[in-house]
Amino acid sequence: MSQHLSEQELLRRQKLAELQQLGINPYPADEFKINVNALDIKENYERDKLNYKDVSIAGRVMSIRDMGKACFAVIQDSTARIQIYIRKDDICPTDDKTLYDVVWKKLTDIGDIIGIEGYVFTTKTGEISIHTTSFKILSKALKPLPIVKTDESGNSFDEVSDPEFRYRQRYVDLIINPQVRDTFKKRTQIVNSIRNTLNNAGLLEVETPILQSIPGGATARPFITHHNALNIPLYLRIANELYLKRLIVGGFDGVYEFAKDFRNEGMDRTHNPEFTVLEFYVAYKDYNWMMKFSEELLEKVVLDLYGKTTVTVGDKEIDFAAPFKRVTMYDAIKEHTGVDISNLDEEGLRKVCKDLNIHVEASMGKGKLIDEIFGAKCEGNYIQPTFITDYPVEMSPLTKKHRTNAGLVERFELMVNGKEIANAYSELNDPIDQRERFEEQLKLQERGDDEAMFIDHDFLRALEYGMPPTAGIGIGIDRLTMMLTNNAAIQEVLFFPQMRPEHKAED
RNA sequence: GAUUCCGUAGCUCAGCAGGUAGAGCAUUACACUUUUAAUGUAAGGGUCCUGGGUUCGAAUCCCAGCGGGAUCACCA
Repeated sequence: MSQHLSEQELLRRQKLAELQQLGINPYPADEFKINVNALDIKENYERDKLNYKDVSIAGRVMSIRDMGKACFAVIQDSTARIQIYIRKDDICPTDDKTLYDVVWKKLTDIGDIIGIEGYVFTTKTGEISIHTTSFKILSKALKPLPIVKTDESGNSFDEVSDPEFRYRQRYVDLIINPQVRDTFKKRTQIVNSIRNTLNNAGLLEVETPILQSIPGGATARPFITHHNALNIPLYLRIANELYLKRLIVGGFDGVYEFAKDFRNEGMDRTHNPEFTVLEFYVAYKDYNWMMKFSEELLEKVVLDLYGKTTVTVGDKEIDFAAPFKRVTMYDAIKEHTGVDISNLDEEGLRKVCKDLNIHVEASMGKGKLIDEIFGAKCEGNYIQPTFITDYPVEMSPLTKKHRTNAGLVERFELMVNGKEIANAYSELNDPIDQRERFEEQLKLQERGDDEAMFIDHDFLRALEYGMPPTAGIGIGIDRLTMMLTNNAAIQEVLFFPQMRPEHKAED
């Protein structure tokens, strides 16, 4: 089995051997003590110069400009890039010039990770740099790093833009494209901000099963796996709703989980087979409370991220300042189609869909038909954050019936930039009603709807012990992150999006 | 799943009326002790995605496959 190596890869292996011949371990085990990072130097050196006379820093070599007896190089650590200056006589004060002439100039490449000691200074062109007094190879790179160059006005050259390359080799993408790293830092900031708000509100972060024998809490096709010892099929969860509600039954007032969910459906730029949803449930509240809480939560997230409530998404400016607009689903459909569907039966709805040129399936029930109309004609119009409220009962089998409007449930979805990013309701806690709703789902299943929910008898048993009135919500973290970082593809906010396997010829 | 575009050096790309491949950066060598897309001179580097077909001859034309992007369908 031989690996096909390019000229550059062969050369780097030769350099590796030469280092070893010189008695240098290219992958040393000992700790390299760091006392500063690149960002710290860049931000604080000018006003605190005395503090940067003896720095020790490590990073990856990103570029080298060789001036003969001196070199400029740029290294990158986790915080920033910084220029280093290496002069032959400074790192080789004696007659032995091997360290500079051989180890540095011949055997160190772009992509290698080095540790240096030195002092910070400003070059005559005004760039804060580190004057190196000693350097050490900490890890030799055997593959050449794609070089992205940027000129003074910020134009980049040879930027690696091939999505396949970037997603499959995200580690390279992260090294060479700083804006990618920034997106993922923002993702973590978003999650941290939400977590802080929920913790401050007294909610408890919990973990619930990913492997479930009945995949519940949503309508979607699941992944199926098998447990060998129990010899039973298990499903990867499509939602964690039913487990979080069991915990509300158990006496917690508020619980939340950032849950990886899995759905065995198509993939595109807004769908990955595994994705993250925040769900949280609060006892003794209703969906009106949840609207208020969630709009404040999102306003806070945006404020924490950008210090203001507005975000640029594509060519649009979106303002997350609370309160958000509230529109009922029937009003939304009336406004965008001119049709009042509030009193139509299934046949009537089918006719409306036909008139509006909306594709429907025979298996679709009343709720699904209304959802199709909303999706086709209304959804895209809500750019600024808007709560769409009061959904038909047929499409919300886990939601409490509306307190005043028959046929509706107390549910809202939050639409931003024409897309749904949250789904919430007053949770159905009437066990008799819940059982009937599950049975309705069973009928849909018999009509051929392969996404209809299964009956979860243990969940019904839990409700029969009594669940307090509860408000619950699910927020798509990937989609929220896409929006708040102005990315159009979910693959841009997942470190390792699902890809078809690379087939490798075995030789 | 459907339609459509794409796959050439480590990276970004050119090459296509069919004649066994080019540029810039990167790499190698030399010069240069504050440069910054450093510069100058020279050199090396390719199963042109894979497999078939047409042809005297295919990176180029045709077919199939693999991978990716975009649009659509389903969904969060």
